[in-house]
Amino acid sequence: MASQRGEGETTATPLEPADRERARAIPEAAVARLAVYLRVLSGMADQGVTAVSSEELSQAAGVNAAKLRKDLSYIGSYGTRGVGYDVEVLVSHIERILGLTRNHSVAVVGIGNLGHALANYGGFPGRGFPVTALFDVDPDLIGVPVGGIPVSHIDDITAVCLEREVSIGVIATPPPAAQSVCDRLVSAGVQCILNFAPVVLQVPDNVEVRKVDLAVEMQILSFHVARRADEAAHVSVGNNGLGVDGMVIRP
Amino acid sequence: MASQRGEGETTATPLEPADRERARAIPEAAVARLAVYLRVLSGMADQGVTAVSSEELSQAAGVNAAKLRKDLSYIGSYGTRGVGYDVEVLVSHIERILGLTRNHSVAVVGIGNLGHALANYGGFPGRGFPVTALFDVDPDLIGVPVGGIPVSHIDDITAVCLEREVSIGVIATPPPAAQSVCDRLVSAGVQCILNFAPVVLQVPDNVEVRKVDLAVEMQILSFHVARRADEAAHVSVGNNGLGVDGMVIRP
DNA sequence: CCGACTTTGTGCATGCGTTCACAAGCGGTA
DNA sequence: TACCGCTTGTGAACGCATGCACAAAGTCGG
Repeated sequence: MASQRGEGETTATPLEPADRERARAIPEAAVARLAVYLRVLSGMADQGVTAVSSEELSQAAGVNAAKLRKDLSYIGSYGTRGVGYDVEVLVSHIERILGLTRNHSVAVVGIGNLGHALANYGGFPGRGFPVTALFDVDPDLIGVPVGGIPVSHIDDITAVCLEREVSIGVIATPPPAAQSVCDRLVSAGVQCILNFAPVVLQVPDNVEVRKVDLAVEMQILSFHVARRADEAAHVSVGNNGLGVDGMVIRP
Repeated sequence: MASQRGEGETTATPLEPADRERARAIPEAAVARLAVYLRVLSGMADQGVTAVSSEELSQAAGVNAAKLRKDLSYIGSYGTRGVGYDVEVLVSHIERILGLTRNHSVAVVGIGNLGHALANYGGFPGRGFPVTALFDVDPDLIGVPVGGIPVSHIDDITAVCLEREVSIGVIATPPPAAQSVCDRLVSAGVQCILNFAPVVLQVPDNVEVRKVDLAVEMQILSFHVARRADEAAHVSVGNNGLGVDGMVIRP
């Protein structure tokens, strides 16, 4: 990856003007898929695969081949017609577009069950996201190392975040604390937040929030269960008047 | 799946024919938002609020008011013009559409850090999703109760899932095990899967999978960090020739 | 060197989701 | 009862994303 342009290059790779325009134009949905392609490609590279066609890659990523090619075209033309894509080349270009050539220091707030799990994830999946700070309010936790990092008190959040240049904050607190934690992160200069608390966060425009909401996910699945069950019931009604699990459906 | 529950139904509410057609037509994106509205409404109900306008609710849920009204219109017309919506009425209708009047037994596979966190979540956020089975391969874990449920061996997955009428399977295993676990869940009749493993699962058409992918979420945030930083650099170039963190940008 | 075959990259059409804007409907008031 | 102000519900326009289908461009065999 990466790219030693200039002289004192460390981690960050500046984008060429052409890339910059492209990055602006990439649809959000495509960005999410690029991350998936990247993982699949990394797996392939580990197994010694050097070239791949859009057809193969799309199957492995679980998407339409045309969609995959369009997604890749957003970041440039790095394939060879008649052949396919070079795995390494693709990996490095996706990493560059996703900003993975730069390190993103992560802070986890709320060291409960979930916070523990996150802190122990070990440098976070797909490295490049070192967890450098942990916060909680529980006095018994302060100073205790979790996953190698000692827990700081939440009141120190601003100082610690600034000092360790935290660029991504992860909220894993109970719901009532989430908004207040969020506000503190924002005032500490954190502009990207991953929220696990089942709360709709209010943030200024310049802050990006993504939420992972278990309750919502479960309820979406529940919706599909219900829909399926109901369709089945609808079909079976007229046969025996009974739904899928013996439930009586009114005529 | 499923089956033999007797006659006198306990929890499930069958949908009226009109509702059934509606349920089919609700866009996936709207379903996700309905779950959010439900949570906000529940919170309001707990605080004694009995009526709410689309404007208030949409603000609390962080969406456009028009979108909220359209989302609600998918499930029927339960508002009063000139007044707003009755909180309780709305709650019960959303619950019905999302299938929350029925209980969804949940199985968690992979009792590592994340699995522990999930099992201890305590009946899962927004009750209605009792965790009734836990699975792992580690002999030291088998039989040990986590969050009140003893861990079963993964080889017993089919029998246990059938017996406990599991309708939602949660995969929290290491990546290499995920597909195999998924296959076993499917053959045990589980039709809805929530996947935390960073793997693209291959499933038959009749199975619904939702994935929660931390790496992808982080990378999407990373993309935004990079885009922001790059825009900032682009602006500052021409001023002092330096990017955001003192990085040299070529002229 | 040429022609056949393969696979990319993309213009275009289609469909879905979001947003706007307004008529319809309801409660309150005189 | 008739009017007025407020809020819902929704038709219609718009914009984004997906999928199709094909020309462009490359490789490989002869």
